[in-house]
Amino acid sequence: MVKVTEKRLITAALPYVNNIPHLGHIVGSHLPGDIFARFCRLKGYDTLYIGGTDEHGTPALLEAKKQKIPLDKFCTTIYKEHKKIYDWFNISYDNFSRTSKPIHHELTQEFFQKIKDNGYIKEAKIKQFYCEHDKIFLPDRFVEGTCKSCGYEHARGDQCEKCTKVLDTLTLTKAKCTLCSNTPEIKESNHLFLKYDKLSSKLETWLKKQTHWRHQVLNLALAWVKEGIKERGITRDIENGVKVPLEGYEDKVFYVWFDAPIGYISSTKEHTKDWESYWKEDSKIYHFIGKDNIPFHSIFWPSSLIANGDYNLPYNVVGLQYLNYEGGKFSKTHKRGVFCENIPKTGINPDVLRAYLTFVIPETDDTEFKWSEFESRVNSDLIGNFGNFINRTLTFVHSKLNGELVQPKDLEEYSEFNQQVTEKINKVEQLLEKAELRHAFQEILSLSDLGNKFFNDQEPWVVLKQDETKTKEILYICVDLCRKLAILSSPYIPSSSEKIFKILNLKENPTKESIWETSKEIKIPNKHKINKPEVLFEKLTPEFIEEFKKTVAETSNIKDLF
RNA sequence: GCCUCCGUAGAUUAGUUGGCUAAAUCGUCAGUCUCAUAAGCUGAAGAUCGAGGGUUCAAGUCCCUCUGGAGGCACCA
Repeated sequence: MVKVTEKRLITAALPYVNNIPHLGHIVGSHLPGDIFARFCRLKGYDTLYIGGTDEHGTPALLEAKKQKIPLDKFCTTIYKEHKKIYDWFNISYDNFSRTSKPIHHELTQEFFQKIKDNGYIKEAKIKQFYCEHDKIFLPDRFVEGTCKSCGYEHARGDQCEKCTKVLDTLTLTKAKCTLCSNTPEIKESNHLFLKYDKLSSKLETWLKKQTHWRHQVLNLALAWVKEGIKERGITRDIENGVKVPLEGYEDKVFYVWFDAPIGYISSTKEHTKDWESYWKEDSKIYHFIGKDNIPFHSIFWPSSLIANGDYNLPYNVVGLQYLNYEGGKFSKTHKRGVFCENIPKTGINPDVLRAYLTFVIPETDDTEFKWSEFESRVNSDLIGNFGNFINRTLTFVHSKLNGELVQPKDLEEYSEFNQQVTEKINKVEQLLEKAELRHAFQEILSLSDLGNKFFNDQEPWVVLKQDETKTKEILYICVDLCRKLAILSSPYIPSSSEKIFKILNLKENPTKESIWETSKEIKIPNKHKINKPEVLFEKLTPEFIEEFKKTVAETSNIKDLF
């Protein structure tokens, strides 16, 4: 019988190119996606982790104009900045693409054509403000005017912040373009709409089956469906985007939110010839996204997919909340936060940051980055507990036992301990399968806690005085736990995990596919000899944190990049 | 204005379909070992589970009101 490996396609939200990521962006999709993808590879699933930049839409266009730079050059520079940051964090994207690539444009057009052939597209005229001076149709938030109901003069777009009334932008009087302050005119043009009304019952049926999603995500999606989803425009009158392959639409492009998620597919297609097996055959698709993206990934994207009919729907939409900063929001203008582009300069070990960020992955609620917590979590949990267990074990073996181990003749003697370890490992696995990454990491740390207790109870430093072989047996058990810990923790702290394997003098790579199962066995060979240990993580001193804080509060303005 | 989610020890969180003295980690305090990055181990203090009311033999867990926070209310990325 041929064993069929389960396929898993994992995606992180496509970052938009009008800013440089801060820690909130990392912890809100790239890192959790990465941890999950790395775990899936270890488990032996046929895994792909896909991402890329979203380069379409009005904001990027305007930003490029403002900087007086050609759009493609602008996007390329920002793309490179993003890529550099994700690489530094060791985000293991199998492919990190761009929605500006031809492969994406072609695929989007094909994708659309199929939806049209299936009868889910209709055409209608809509009225919009057009700015003669800037030569663009203005999205609502670029229009300011007087609110009809309360007379507030600076009402923006579709909602008046004074009387909080939702309003039709076109009812604003004394409308002004927020870019140039000129008065825009109302123009009418044709647009394409996806017939959501026709799709919503199918969508609802599908959503109701997704009981394994987080409640917040599912409830939000169902609330939208309940309110009734109307037709939604999928085209725009701007120049930055995928051209609409239809007569009369030569000057229009697809709305960014229509083409962006198709970027997940095109990025897969760019990466492998076998792309269709991840999208059309038996596979599980996971989208890791921030909460602002939930409606798009749970409503509009699945609707597009249903309308198209060729592709799998997401298996899970993992919606994450936000990371705040010391009691407030991240703010570039107030220099409040941790911005990514200068982090490499601080010399911090990426794994240390990954580990702390894992503690604050906003899985169920908004969380907070706090400097005091950063220090104590790293120093006591990661280093004092986890790092120290590895270090005390390896140092002991190296300096007191000449690096040598002896497999216990009678493993029964340690069966109680080994059983506890195995239970923990199974628990970690269950949590990771559910993408409960933060909880799983805590269990991994409690496993090193178990190791520390074992070490203490066995008192190898006392045993050594009478029985060297017995000591080598005790340490054999400890070293094997180090090996297990390296495997389990490798999704979180991949470089450190590899370092542990090197010191353990093991040939395999703990980030290797299918190695997970070996964490459940006792695997160190008899008479194995380990290498000279070195410290995995440096402790964080108050001085280092002060310096770090200063460096990462700085973030360049987009214009400084050109 | 309407709707959804959240509010558990100083901090961060666990708490399955309501059921025994509400768990854990960090921090604090005390004791202790010494192989280890002054790390480890043991123990203690610390929560009327946001406030009030209700249903029930029994509620952190269900219902209502209030309060504080997060988000949605569609062409906004």
